[in-house]
Amino acid sequence: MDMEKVYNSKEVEKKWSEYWIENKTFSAKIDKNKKPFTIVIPPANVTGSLHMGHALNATLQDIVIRFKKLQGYNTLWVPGTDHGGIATQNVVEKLLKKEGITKYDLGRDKFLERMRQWINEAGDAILEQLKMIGCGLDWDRVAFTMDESRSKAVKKAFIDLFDKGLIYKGKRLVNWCSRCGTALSDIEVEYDDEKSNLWHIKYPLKDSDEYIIVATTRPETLLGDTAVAVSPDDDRYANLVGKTLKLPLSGREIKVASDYIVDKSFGTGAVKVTPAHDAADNEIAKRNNLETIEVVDINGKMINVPEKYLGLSVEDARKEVVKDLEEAEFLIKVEDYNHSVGRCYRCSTKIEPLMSEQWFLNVGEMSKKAVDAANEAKTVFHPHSWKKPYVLWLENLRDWCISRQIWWGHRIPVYYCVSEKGKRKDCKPIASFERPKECPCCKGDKFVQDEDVLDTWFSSALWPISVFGWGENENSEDLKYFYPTSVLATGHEIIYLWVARMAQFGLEFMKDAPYKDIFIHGIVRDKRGKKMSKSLGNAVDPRDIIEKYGTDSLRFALAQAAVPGRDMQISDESFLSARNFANKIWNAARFILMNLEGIDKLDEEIKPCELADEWIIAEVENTFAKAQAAYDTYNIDAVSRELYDFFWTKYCDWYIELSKIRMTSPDVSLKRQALSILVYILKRALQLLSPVMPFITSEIWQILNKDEKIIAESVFPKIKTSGFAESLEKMRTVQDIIIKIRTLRSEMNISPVVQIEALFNVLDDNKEKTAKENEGYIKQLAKISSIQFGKNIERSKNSALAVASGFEIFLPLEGLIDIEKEKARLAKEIALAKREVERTTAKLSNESFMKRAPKAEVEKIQARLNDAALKIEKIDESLKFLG
RNA sequence: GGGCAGUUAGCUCAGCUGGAAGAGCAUUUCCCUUACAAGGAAGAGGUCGCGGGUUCAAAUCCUGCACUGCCCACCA
Repeated sequence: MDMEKVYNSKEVEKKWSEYWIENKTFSAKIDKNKKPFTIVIPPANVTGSLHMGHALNATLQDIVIRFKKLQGYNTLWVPGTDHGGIATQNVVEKLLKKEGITKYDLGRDKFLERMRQWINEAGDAILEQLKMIGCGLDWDRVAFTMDESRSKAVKKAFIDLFDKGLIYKGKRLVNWCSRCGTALSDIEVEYDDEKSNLWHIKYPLKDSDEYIIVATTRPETLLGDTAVAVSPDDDRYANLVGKTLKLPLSGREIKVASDYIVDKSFGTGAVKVTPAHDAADNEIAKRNNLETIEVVDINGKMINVPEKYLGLSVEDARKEVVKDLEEAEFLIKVEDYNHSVGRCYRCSTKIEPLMSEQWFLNVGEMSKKAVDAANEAKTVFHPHSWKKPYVLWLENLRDWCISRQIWWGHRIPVYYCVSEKGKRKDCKPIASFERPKECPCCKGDKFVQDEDVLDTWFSSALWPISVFGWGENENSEDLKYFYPTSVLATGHEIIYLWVARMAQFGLEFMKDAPYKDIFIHGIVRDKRGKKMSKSLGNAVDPRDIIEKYGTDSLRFALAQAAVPGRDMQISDESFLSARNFANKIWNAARFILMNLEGIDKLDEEIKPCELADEWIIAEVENTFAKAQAAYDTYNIDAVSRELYDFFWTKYCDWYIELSKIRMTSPDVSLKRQALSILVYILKRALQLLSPVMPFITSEIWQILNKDEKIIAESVFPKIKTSGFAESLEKMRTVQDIIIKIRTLRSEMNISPVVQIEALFNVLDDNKEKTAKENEGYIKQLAKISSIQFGKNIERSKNSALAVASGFEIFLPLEGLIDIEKEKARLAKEIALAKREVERTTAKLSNESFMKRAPKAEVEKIQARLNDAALKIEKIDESLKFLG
């Protein structure tokens, strides 16, 4: 088998991503003998294309799925896309604009047709990209939030909630985006600080010279004021409560009300109350039975105001009103003021709170159930710190405005009975899958459907049940087997928008939370810590990274940075380092395969024959345990680091290097012996790495085991403790000797290729045994030609000294040594040892420490002191000897 | 206003059930030692944001404070 010197990701990736799909490696069937492990993908917007955030999210889920599969679970990861409501409609509207038309020119039906057509053309891009990065999704189960089955689920959920009386229609104050032309829910509004002014306006008392000054950021809505409110415990205004004021510019009479929400220390302590255009004012109005006057309509134009302001935009009206107030001497002063302004999360247009007839979902009970599920640890956040904000949000949730005045989406399945002429009758509206045949109250047979569509998040909230066919059969076998899902992986930006609502709907319709674990990962940021976004121009396209470094590198770099709940800064260096790791894996495999040439089939059972064998087996067991524990708690970053360290530092730098002694031995049985361990460890490492780096590991695995199952379908072997733990300590001794010699050589500038002799003055008999048994290791890795062991060995003037634990090591360096340099080096060493003696002595002479510290700790410190003292003694002797 | 997270080597970050400070990248020296120069060996570089406290012992636990970031809030 020929392997290229440098790992070439392109061919390998193409081969495997196609293989997994063609062979349905990740297609899941119900198997009652196996435990299911289920994930539903957060459905990306159909119009989207893969960005780093998706790549991270998908990689993490894929890692978990592949890992669980190796553990023997019947895993299922369901793919799909979201129709994306307003966002998607906006994209198509922009396309139309380029053609010089609007959606109204087309009309609803034609426009929707146009949208579907466009989605057919562009819609699969994101799924194709998920295939590209190797996602082990079940491609037989691709779902779309607006396909037939999902549409049924939406209708079913709506009708159910409607019939339970939880969905109702009403005229309420809502967040209105005049650009998108629709109402939005509370969480679809994003708040931003904006420089503005605080206008202080005089409101005169009726039939009096007295007045109240109010401070406001929205002078134009003054025309819709129906009261001025003050704090109940504000002495300044106590005598004015209940009195009548004359509204400036209009002369309309309004009352002075008192309400607890008013903060007497803010502004003037008096608030103008505009119930139709401010949420807080709306609450005040309810508590005080105030009238509601709408002065801004859904197009952002003034209505119900004196003629001169009628039809003006909010901005123009503000200018006019301020000018007029100033002229009429109502305006007292204008302050600079920063306050936060709500903006549409899809188009950033300023949100206008206004009264509008909308559908609402009463979420009170559902929220309680979701809170309980979190409190009873039926749903668990990773990291845990997200639970609190999640619960707080649910507890303070107001009814959800679920209707949108756009065309793209699930049309609300409510029908109104109308007369022959199309006039709506007084009959009760009917929620139904189909257009009703007959009105139950008037027997009429003519109906019109509600014009609005549902918030796109309504269908997203049903995702974990709708993907299993809940809309068609709420007792489907899939639901019974795969629901609730095992874990939901998502960034924190959609915890409220999506995660919380899935919990509510899952508990409502299935009596069970839709997922057990919630794995919250961070957001990918650029090198400078800025969030990646198209508009900032700092977005890194994962496809470029794949092109440059390979998919496994992309995945490994993301995995390594994925500390639960923390945002990550990622740059080219991260991918480069991951790419180097992939190459390291490739070359380790190449070394082994090279040596396997001409070797007959190795035994399955491994027979460790020497220290390094036992040691690497003990190490792989440790790594396995650590990685498994980290996988189970979604510490993918820890997994990656653990595996990196094991593979590179332990396996490559030590074990493979030591194995070369047997590889180059003329005795083929020795070579076979070492190879069997090399292959065994490589296979274990490949399996552990395969969830993170599926391509390269699949390829090597296949080259290694031509006839076996592919790695993705392999299962972890039951690893029982080998009992080689004591080899770790012995290996440490050997490594210490090797490192000490290498350091000495390096500091004395001895070329790494020159073979030299070594004298070991033994200070510890046990360690002598270990060193003697493994003399070959020391010779091989420290480039030593021969070792002479002994006691009280005299050093020669031409030698350098290293004190390892258990030995004085002399390297006779005839003609190579510079005595002065050696003395300086030893002086430095001795200084270090002296500091150690001071530290440890201080501890040991501390009575409290001796009395209270555990025995093992005291012994440890004592041992350190002994080592250091011995070192000083030996170096001292040496120095004296050198003169 | 409330909540959450962060502050550790030049940079990006681990370590935080308390017992001698770690990795990658960058950097210095040596090495093209046939798996890998996308590599190997060795080194330099840190009073772990600041102040208190608990403890024999604190990067790690508690408590203030500062700064940074994020989220929530009826900031007129």
